[in-house]
Amino acid sequence: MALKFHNMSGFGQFCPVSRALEVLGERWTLLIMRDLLHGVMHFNDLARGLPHLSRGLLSKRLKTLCDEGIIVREEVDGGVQYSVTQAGEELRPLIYQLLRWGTRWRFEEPQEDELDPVLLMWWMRRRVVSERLPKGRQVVQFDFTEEPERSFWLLLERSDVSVCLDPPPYDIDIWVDGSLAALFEVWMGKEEFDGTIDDGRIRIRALPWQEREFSSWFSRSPGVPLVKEELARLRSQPDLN
Amino acid sequence: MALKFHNMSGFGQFCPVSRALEVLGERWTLLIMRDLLHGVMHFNDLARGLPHLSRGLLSKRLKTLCDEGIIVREEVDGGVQYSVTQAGEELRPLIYQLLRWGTRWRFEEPQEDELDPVLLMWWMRRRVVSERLPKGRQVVQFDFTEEPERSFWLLLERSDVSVCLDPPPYDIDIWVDGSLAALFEVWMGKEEFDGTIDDGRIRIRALPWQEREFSSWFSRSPGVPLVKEELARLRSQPDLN
DNA sequence: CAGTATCCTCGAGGATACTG
DNA sequence: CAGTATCCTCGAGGATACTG
Repeated sequence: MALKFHNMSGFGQFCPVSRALEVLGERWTLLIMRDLLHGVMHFNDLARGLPHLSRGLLSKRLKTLCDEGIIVREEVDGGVQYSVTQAGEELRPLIYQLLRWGTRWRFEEPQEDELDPVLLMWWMRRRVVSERLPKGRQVVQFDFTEEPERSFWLLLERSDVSVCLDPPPYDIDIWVDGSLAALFEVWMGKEEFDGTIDDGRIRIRALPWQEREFSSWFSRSPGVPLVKEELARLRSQPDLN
Repeated sequence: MALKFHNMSGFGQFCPVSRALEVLGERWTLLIMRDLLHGVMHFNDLARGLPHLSRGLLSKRLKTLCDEGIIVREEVDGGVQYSVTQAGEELRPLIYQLLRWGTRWRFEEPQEDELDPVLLMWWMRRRVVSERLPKGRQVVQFDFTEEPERSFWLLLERSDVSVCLDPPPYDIDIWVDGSLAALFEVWMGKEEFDGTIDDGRIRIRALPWQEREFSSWFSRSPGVPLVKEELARLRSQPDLN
C-alpha cells in the first residue's frame, strides 16, 4: 500500500494552468525570470539582485530553468551568460500581470525588511543612462535617515558606474539625504523624485544644474511605466471593495 | 547576531511583482483561485477538485486568501460559501496567462499520475449543460482501458447529475470506452471528441441520436476556448527554438 | 457539510567553507 | 567569476482521527 502522494512535486492535474505552475510556481523562480527578462545575465548579478536567495538555491533554480528550456546557459569568452529562450520571453506578459496586480492590491509603503540600501544602490547602478551623464566624474553621497544611519556613494562616469560602501577618495559633488523608503518609492514609480523633494522626504544639495539634471541620469525600475499606468487607473476608478 | 533571513516568508523586495508573489506564490494558491474563478464555491467541492491537496492545507490557504482580501467567506442559509472579491476577480488575467503559457510550452500528453478518472468524472458532472439534456434519464457507463481497468457511471437528468463509482440500478443507455488520457485531452480542448472517435482512441455505443448528441451535453473545461485559440496560433507559427 | 487537532516526517533550503 | 559540497535545521504539510 504505497502512500499515494508521497514524493510528488506536481499537482496531479492534466491542466495547462497546473502544468505551468509546476515549473513557475517554485519559490524565487518568477523573480529570477523577472530579472533575466530585465537583462540581468550573470550569476553574480542575479545573486546581488536577489540578496535573500542563497547562491546554492539560485544555482539549482537556474539549472531547472535550463532543463525546462526556459533559459539557456552559454559560455561567452571566459564568462557564463544566461539568457531567455522563446519560452522564457513569453513569460513577460505573465510577469506584467503580476506587476499590475501587485501594484493595484499590494503596493503599500515599503516594510522594514524591504529597505535594503545596498540593493537600491545596485539597482540604480544598473539603470544609469550613461549618455545623459555630464562629462567627467560625478560623485554622489547618499545619507539615509532610517536606522542604522549609513552612507553610500555612487561614482558616475560615462565609461563606468560604481557603488562604494566606504567613502571614496574624491570630493563629493552631490549630496542626497532623506528617507530610503521614499527613494524606493520613487524608484518603483510610486512617487516622483520632485514630489519627495517638495514634501521634504528627500533633500538634495548640489549646484543648480546638477540638482536639475540629477534625476534624469537614471531610468528607474523597468516596471515604472506600467506601475504609473496602473496607479493612474486606480485613482480614476471608484473604489470597489 | 540574529540570522538575517530566519523566519522570513517574503522576498524582502519593495517591488509589485515580489509583493504579488508573496501571497500568490504559495503552493496551491493559484489553483484554488482558478477553481474559485470558475465558480466552485464550497469547501468540499474545492477539495474534490484538488484531490492531492489535503483538507487541512486547503483550510489554511482559504484563511490566508480571506485575510488578504482576495476571497470572502459567507454563511448562506446553513452552508458556507466562498467567493472572489474585486482583488480576486482581477487575478483572472493572470490565470489566463498561465493557461496560455502552459498550453504553448507544457501541454504534452497526460502523465500517469494525472489520469485520475474520479477527478474527470467530477469535472464532467459540474459542466453538464442541463438544458441540452434530453427529457428523462440518461445513464452513461465509462470503461477506461488504462490499468487498473475501472468503470464509472454518470446519471444525467435535467434536475440532477450524479457520479457513481458502483453500478447503478438502471439500464445503461450509452457506453463510452477507451483511453482515459484521450478523454482528458478532449476535456481540456487539446482534442475534439469526434477526432478521438475517428482515430479509435474512444468508442461510443448508443442509439444514433444519443451518439450524435452526447458530446453536446457537456461544456468541457472553462479554459477550452483559450486553449484552442492558443493551439491554433501555435500551429500557424514557424517553430521558434 | 465544513472543517479542526495532533502528531510526525522529510525535504527544501540556509550556513559555511571550499574550488577551478 | 561562477559556482559546488557538506552538514544541519525547522517548518510545511501529510496521515489520521475527531467535531458541531
